Amino acid sequence: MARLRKLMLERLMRYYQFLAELTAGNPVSNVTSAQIAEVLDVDPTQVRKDFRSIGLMGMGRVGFDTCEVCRTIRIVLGFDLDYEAVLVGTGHLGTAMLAYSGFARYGLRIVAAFDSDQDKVGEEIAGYSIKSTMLMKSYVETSGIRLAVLTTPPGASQELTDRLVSAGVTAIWNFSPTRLTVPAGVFVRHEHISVGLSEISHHLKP
Amino acid sequence: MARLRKLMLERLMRYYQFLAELTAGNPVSNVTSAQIAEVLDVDPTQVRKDFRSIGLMGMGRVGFDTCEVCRTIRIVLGFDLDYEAVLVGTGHLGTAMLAYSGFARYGLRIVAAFDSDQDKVGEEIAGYSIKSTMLMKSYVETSGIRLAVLTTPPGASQELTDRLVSAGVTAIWNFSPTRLTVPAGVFVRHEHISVGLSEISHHLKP
DNA sequence: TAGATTGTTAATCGATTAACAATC
DNA sequence: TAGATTGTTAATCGATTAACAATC
Repeated sequence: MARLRKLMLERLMRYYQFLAELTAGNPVSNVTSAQIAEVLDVDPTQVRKDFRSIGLMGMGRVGFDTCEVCRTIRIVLGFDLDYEAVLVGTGHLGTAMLAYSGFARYGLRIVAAFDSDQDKVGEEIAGYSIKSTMLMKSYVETSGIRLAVLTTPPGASQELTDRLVSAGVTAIWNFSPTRLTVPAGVFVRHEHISVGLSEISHHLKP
Repeated sequence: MARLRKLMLERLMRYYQFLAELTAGNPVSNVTSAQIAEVLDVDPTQVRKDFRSIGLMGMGRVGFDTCEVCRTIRIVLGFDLDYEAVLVGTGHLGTAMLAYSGFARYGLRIVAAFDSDQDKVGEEIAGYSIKSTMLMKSYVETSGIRLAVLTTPPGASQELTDRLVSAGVTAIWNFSPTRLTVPAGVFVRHEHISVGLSEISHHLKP
């Protein structure tokens, strides 16, 4: 599968969410590119092109088979697979993420939570017994985990990242407000709320 | 100031963050477009164009005045102004946001926290005494708040949004996993983690 | 001065939109 | 069949990159 562009991944995700909403109450067998385009404020041609590029075929006068679209997007985005992840940093945000049950439907499963604060070790949050980051490396190595969710304070992020990478992690979902340096081959997705903030701030400006 | 494109806002934010990092330890008086471009993985011409478009002038052989760049970006993005916001929904995520001290440097100040759960009302979180959402409308109206941070469970989001909008809110920072319908003129920034998730998921796919 | 860096114009690239014959 | 909707090609639009004279 060629090089799916970032923008398209985002659109696929939006299509998927919309279809999930659409079929939530009553099952809907078909959906047209125009319907999707209208709600998501994109061009109908765009929708058809995106669908075509992941192998979906529509039917003249009918549109697309809703289930088939959902199923295909799930496969392309990898939601049908099960990804195990460790979470590092059990502050407020880390706690929020441990308690959030919505990841499961995207195939993400947090299997362990770590913290450097020895006072927190052993505590229980949302069913997770917090482990010491001293045990992190061996845990990741043994269980072959490749994904880490980073919800640590800025100061600690880089060092923990280094340890995670050396233990075999190849993808980091970074929620700490810090730029991370990683070796080639390791993927970092940095969620900086500041991007949203800049839009809002700019919008509110008199 | 014309119509700054979303992409550029994002880049301005990244420039700003980088410069903040750069000058954190030791003050650096000048910075070149090439330096910024290298670290942020964009084209140097892009940097110069962006700077030019917000009125920044560089100097041949020297580059740009670091302080001036920071100051100008702050003004363009509106960080120098003070925005008051209410937070609605004091679950784990809401709590994390109330406790987060990083918003202040972007000019955002959360002045009150609301929850619909009467058992929570009166509780204290990070110095905020939780108020009932029944008092929300009058509070927003009286204090002239225009921004709301929404960290509510999916089911409640739309109704609370309607109430916020009717009270005069014109911008909503939506962290609930729900699409919101708002009248024209109201700005919604929807932070769907699912976008990041789709990238990570796609990346980890075998 | 010589050389690095800017500002700006032109060229390229890619993404979005329009048009329309083919299809169910 | 008639009409709505697709798939695909062509046209447009905008963003990124390259080139280079002007500048400090």
